[in-house]
Amino acid sequence: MSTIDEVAFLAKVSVATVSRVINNNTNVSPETKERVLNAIARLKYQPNAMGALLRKEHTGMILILLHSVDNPFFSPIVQGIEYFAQSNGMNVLICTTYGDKNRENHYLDLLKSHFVDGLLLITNTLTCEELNELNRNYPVVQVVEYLPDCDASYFSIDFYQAAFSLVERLIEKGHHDIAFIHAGLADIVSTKKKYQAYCDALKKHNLEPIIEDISEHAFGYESGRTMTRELLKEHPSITAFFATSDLMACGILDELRDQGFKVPQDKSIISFDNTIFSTLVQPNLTSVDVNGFQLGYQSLEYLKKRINDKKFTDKLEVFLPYVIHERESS
Amino acid sequence: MSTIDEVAFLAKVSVATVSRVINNNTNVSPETKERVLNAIARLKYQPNAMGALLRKEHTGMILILLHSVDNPFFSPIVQGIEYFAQSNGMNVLICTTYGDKNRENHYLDLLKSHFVDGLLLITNTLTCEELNELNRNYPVVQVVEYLPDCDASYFSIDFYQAAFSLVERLIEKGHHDIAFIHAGLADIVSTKKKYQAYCDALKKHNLEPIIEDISEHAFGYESGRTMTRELLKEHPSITAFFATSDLMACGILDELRDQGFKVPQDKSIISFDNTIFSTLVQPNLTSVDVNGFQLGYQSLEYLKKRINDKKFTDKLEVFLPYVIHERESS
DNA sequence: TTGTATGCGTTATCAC
DNA sequence: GTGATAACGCATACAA
Repeated sequence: MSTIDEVAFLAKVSVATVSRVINNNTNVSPETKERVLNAIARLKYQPNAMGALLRKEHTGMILILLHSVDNPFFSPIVQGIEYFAQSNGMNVLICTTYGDKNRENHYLDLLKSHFVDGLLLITNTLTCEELNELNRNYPVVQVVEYLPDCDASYFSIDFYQAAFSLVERLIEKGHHDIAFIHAGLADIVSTKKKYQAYCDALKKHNLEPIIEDISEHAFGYESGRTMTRELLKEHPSITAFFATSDLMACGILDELRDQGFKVPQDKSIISFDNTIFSTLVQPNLTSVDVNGFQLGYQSLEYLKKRINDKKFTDKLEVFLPYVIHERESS
Repeated sequence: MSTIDEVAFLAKVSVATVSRVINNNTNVSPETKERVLNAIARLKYQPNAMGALLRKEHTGMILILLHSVDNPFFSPIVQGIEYFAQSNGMNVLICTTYGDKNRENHYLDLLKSHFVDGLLLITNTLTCEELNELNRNYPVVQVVEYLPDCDASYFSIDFYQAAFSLVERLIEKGHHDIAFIHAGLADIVSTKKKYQAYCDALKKHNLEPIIEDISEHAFGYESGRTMTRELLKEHPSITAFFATSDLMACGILDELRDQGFKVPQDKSIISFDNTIFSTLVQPNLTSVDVNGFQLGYQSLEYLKKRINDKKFTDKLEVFLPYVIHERESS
């Protein structure tokens, strides 16, 4: 592990000149540059990041906080972020919290200790106060999910509008008994908005909501199955299911199949996320695509502005367009 | 952004004492500790990571290089790594290369510049020489996929044995015409071993391999569909498909369904990875579970040893046990 | 165009 | 138990 001094010594120049060569600074004669480059190669010199970063204002590292990497829904978002990062010489640190506040705090220390320049919050367990405090001192952007009355900016889609039009389409097709199947974490904004839209759409057409309290159920596929089973017991008249995620819709589908129902002949299903799951199962699922790539891309684009300009702290509330993919399940 | 000096000044102690308090060093009287803690709280002081890291030998950061995060196969591996990291005060940097050598090199600079202490290679586009060079200078471990004749250690499973017994089970059930459906990247060791085992098992029973050259096909679901279509055209007698991944098996399944075949009555399918896909489709897929969590966990455990002891450079070639999940598809 | 010298924020080795 | 002070490796303002 050689240092800049050794390179300088070998190239018979000062460390300043070596530094200039490393950082592609002008004002270095071709000959000296050549000598320095040779010395660097000879010594297999690699600049130590910590030394350089200590002198610089930013590290070029961004922190992404999300629940886990095993949800395909996150993957386009992360790709969008990475694409922007890649194009702008930034590095992305993906950290998973699994909903654990300890892990979250641990990673937030990376932000507070200036190991990373900014934070992209895809999922979080922070309270509004905590987030405000964070947002006051560091560049922070919420992606997809957000705390509505918080000071931190966010990039998301209009879940309410998407859900409302989804439910109205079902109603137009003649469905009256529409069940709402949601994830256990019912306090996230996307689920709230979807539920609100679901209720409002039904109300507009004088219909009654059918939901199930699922405080005990797990998130995801199994949850979809269980809730479907419970709901059908009490409400056999249900003809359509509104799932808040693809994976839950898969659970609904399998449960319906097991009970001998055909989709969409007997029951319809609509869902959100438009992940690979929605086209992997038969029948393919009607699902809302949130355009995660753009969401991720623009989030980092905005975060970068905040990083580079401390004065730029306007709260942004951005809703990007979504796309409803109508498929066989409805 | 306050520094250690300001804290020292406010607490009327030296920076050394503040440092001692921060690092839970002994030899600090309760009273001074109290004063320092108060000053830290008052100033909302956060130690700057770069300053500290410049003095320390390690950063506690580990780099994971993988193709992309959207493959559920990687998720237990990453979880295993993170679990060990979490328990050992390490941080994990997940970086995705999308098979792009530029991106890979970019991230490898994090290793070379000592931003991270070690490297976990889940997928890579390195040549054996490049990997050897890397392994000579930095702690590196390959996970799941590996370059067989390279100096770098790896943790994987015995793909050959798993594939062999999988194919033999098919043969025992009376299948003679068994097709091999593989990913486009046929030069990765797992695919090679699977193919070799497939051929050897058939040979042992005097059967002929049926494969398709897929240099042009995409990786994944669509690839499975296309190859199945092509193969069935030429070899309608095929009764079983060996897929090298779950996602491809899904493609096979859908193509067979579209052609009016029933699984497993008309055709059988076996596959690898045992991701969520294998139980999401109907019928559920017979699949090999590689125990990614353990693979990830033990990889980092070993990497940590290498990081802490520069002399410890023995090449390890570890094959962990796998589990074959026999399900409805075969 | 190049070199000197200083500082970035922290830790650790000495003294006391 | 505490305080000076010298590193750590690099970038840069200022001189030359």
